[in-house]
Amino acid sequence: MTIATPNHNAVLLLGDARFELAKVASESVDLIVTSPPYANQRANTYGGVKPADYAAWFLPIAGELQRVLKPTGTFILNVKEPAVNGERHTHVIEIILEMRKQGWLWTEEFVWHKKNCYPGKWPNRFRDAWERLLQFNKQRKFKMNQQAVMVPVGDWYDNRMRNLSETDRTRDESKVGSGFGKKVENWLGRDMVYPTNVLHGATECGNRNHSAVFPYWLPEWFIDLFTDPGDTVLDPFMGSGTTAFAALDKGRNVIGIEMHEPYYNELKQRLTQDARLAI
Amino acid sequence: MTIATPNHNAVLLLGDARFELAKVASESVDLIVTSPPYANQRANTYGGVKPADYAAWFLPIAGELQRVLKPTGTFILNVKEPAVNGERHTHVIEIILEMRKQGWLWTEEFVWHKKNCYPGKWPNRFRDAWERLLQFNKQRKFKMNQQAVMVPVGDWYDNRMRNLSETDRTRDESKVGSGFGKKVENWLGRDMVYPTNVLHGATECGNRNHSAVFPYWLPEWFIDLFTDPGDTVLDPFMGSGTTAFAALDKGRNVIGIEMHEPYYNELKQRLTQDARLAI
DNA sequence: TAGCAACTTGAATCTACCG
DNA sequence: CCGGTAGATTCAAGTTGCT
Repeated sequence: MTIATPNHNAVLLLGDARFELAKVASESVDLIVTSPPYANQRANTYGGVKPADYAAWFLPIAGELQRVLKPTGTFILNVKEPAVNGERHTHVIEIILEMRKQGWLWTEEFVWHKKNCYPGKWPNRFRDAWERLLQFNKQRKFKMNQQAVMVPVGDWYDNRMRNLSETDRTRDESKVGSGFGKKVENWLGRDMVYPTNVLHGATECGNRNHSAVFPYWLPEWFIDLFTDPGDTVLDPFMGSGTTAFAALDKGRNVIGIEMHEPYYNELKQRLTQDARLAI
Repeated sequence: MTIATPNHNAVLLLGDARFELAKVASESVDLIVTSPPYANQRANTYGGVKPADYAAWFLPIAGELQRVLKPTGTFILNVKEPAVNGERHTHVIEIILEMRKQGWLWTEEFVWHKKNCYPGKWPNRFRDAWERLLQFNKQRKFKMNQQAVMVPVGDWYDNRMRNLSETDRTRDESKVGSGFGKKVENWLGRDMVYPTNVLHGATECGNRNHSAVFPYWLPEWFIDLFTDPGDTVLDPFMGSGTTAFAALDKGRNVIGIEMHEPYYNELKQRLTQDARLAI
């Protein structure tokens, strides 16, 4: 199903990502952001791929994703391995190694620190408060709009910049160090800095019908960072459609795949009715 | 060299961990906390193992560590892979897979969020603000004193790490004798909760002679969690000795190995003179 | 003794250049 | 073309010293 507007359009595909991806043109996608059904999770709705089978299930999909991604595009994979028999399962790190054999570059691993992680107590482990956000690329050079996600500078700025000391201007000459002082004067008037590879944010626990815990700000952040308006964003496991709505809000085109028919129908309904599409 | 006191003792070994570990009795260690020289780092003092050679260098040591650890003991490995040719290097995740073949259980992966990470700007990457704290065990059942690291409800947890800086600790010790215990007492009326597997804290950057990147609160936290007083803590890569001092402060015995002779000599000096040993 | 202000340094990583 | 090194870039702590 396609929903078109003057500024952007959404393509929704009902079915298994493994097969539906064949309908997507090669090198047509600028960004893939997805949170696949975790191993052993969501067994009710997705049939719960077992941890031992996870890599074999995911790798053919990763191959298709590589085909549809533009050379300058980026693939963000949100995943976390469960604890099985007292151990963290190794299927995620095995996927990294196998995807590199497919030709992917493992560019970076962001950490999502979940500030309101799931409660619970176990004798041999604490609550799991982080997930991986694996970044893969096809080339070393890819599109990245760093200034789009800058954040306010920390408190150190106020103290440091109030009075520029003499050593701030001469640090580079007097010391062998990093030379930060040489450029401190350039900081006058700056109030934004670049973020790090650790993202802090809560999960959205208020979602009514969906078990998807992908918070809106997460795909939004990567869409700002890795795409321009008019680019195309793909989510092969849409779930509640968080990535799709974030992309449309940002004026990007969307391709979304969902195999669970009730989810698909509700997404179609919401997208059609959504005021943002202004059909 | 051995320094003995009524309550605890420290054994310092000068040499390469690969060979010095042979002098340590089998199943004699309750906790291993260490931060080995990272690939391509500290080339001046440690010879700078290349990323591609890192696994081959580390795995024999991991085998020895498995021998000396008690069945109920824990091994905490602090490590982070560098970016090489635009990619995160895979040697760390390969080590996880290889250590499992040695018989280790990969129980958990903690994240250390470094709040004051190294500055810098690059076209394809943000600043690296986290490191891995890999937990390995020999058995599914191991010693874990969860209540020893409980924290009050609320955001005091973040401040706790800040309060454990060197000056704050010595200030408290001079007044009370056990500054940390005193602090905890102040919060006894409040509700306490267990922490998560994400640790927040800065690196210690003000140190004069040593680039002690291992902040004191980090080994201290794991010593509280995984050992009792009188237990033995091993650090095969002592460096500035942070783990050793934290263990002695906590009334644990220490076995430490250091191959860089100037570091070893200074450590011996500091341990002998340290007031905490009361020789 | 609390608070402010100056000062210092860090497991980084990219590109360019040289042999 | 491969390997090594130098130069450029950039935050957010902790630490010290003074009022």
